[in-house]
Amino acid sequence: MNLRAELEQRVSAALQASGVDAPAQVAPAARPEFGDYQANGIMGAAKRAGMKPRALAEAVVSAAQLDDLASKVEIAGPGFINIHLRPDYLASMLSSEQPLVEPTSTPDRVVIDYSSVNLAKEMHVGHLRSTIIGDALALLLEALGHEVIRQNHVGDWGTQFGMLLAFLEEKGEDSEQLADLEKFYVAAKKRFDQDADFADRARSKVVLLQGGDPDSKRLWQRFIAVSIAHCNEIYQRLGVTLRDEHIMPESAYNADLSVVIEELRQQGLLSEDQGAQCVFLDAFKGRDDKPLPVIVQKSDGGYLYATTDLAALRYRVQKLGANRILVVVGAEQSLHFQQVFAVGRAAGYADDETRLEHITFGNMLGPDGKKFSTRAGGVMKLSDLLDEAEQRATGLVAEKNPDMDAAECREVARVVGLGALKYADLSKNRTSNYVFDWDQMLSFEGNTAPYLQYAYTRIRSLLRRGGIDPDKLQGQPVLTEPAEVALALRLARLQEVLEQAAADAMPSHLCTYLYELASAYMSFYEQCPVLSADAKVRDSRLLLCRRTMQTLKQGLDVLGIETIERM
RNA sequence: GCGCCCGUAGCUCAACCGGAUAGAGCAUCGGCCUUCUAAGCCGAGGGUUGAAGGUUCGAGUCCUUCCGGGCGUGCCA
Repeated sequence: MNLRAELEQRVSAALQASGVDAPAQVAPAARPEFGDYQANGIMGAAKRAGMKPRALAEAVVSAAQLDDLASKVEIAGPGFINIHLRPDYLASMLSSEQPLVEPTSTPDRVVIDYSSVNLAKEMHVGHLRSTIIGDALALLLEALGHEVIRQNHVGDWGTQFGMLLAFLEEKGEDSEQLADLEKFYVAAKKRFDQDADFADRARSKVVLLQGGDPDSKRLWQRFIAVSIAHCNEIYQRLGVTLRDEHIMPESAYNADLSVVIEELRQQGLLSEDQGAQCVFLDAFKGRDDKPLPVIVQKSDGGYLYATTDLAALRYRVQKLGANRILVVVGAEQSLHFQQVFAVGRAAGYADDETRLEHITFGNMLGPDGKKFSTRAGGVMKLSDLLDEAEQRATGLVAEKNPDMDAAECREVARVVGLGALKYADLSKNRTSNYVFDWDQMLSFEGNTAPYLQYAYTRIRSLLRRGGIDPDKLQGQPVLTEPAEVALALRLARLQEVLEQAAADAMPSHLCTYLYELASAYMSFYEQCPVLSADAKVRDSRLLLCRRTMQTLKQGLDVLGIETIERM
């Protein structure tokens, strides 16, 4: 159950009963002495209604039906309403009968466009955030019962492929150099820059390819296949759920591009400017307040990525039936997507009910605060980054567990290393840049994946030690100790946090919650002995342990982070 | 030039349509292992939220100006 939504609904109803139609604005209490939740909406509502805030608060408190879940409802300060929940109510929410997560009653069909790598090159650190954040959002929305359609909008078309094909032709299409796409690209680029004949061949190759020349197309498909195989390797290592069937390449829209142009023309949105086909919208002004065009067709007749993205938008709404579209792409392209969405709406590709969201994120920065790069200053390959995560984690795990056998040590290090890497990214507010710091993310202290994974293993260990089968535990806990109540409150909030994170497309909300939960469990663990307690207390605490275990697992699952039995 | 994002403790980050005394972790200092994993727990110090105005019962949050940083800005993606 979404506890906050329930309280919001009830207090808002009380406001209405008091003659004011306003949201209760229920939020978690700012301080423990304010209870568990507080309603902040009274002051504003009283102001608008010309009433005294305290008087309205009193009316609301007496009208509110909260007896079943609140032990105390009090007015504080200028007109806050503080709600103290009943421990037995919290306990009932954690009964073995209660599901961890309830599916939404109003499922969306959500298209999530993420990862979207350029197949001309090997995946590098720049692809990490889109891939990880997008996948977490997909898992999150699915966990809440929404229908998710993953779309990997890979770049497989465009001028650079001419260069690569010309180079591939030269090297022989089975060239073992394809094993390292990054080197292959760099070598081709070097050739392109240094040899004018080669550059001409590359350019004509693009024309041939786009004209449908069979040889060029075969070569192109060969290259694409190798590149996709590289991506799949990375996805598999990352534990990302993208598969071949989610790939919807730019080239798939080729046939739609002229249709989009024609439809824009029919809608009267198109105007020619300096030979290019443009859409001018009032919302976009450029220099000197002049209208800023969205160019959808170049003067030479070629199409641009705005055209492809419009075709993609059209496809996602018309063919895939999406009512919410999340495009997980870096913040630099903010203007581009504002334009695509605005033109798309103007063209009728998306109506007002269809949510179009550019899920922006900032850059990964190195410890120096500058753009993340290798020691040599180049772009770091994603595979190298993953290697380093595992390698660093292996050192730490071996150090902490000298007795662990090599195979388990390796597995623990893999789970911890990758978890740390993903969590470091997901736990930050995605909209700003963040400083990438190995020591911080692997420090095993603070808001990190290892801390959460450790909390989980502690529970597993406790259950093992007690010979407890968690599946057999029944009933609901009895909350008496403060640490038990604090833990229970956290546990009871899973649903509201998931829903909030999904609505905002912010995995970091879930991370913050999981950290607070793990922290509450650690305190509970220190203060409340479980296995040695009397039978009734022990059973109650075991239920809390199990619920915590399940909640941590569920939360980490949604983030795409694995758990282990011991570490 | 114009537009968007950002500026919070020494460092890395929080702060849910504007809500009460701005919170965590790291680092620093001090406690806690004969008891379920000390990769842990408990406590202390640390702030003019870049600056100055404004709006209001109330501003880190909204508005204006300025400073500093990042990213964009008609035919790359």
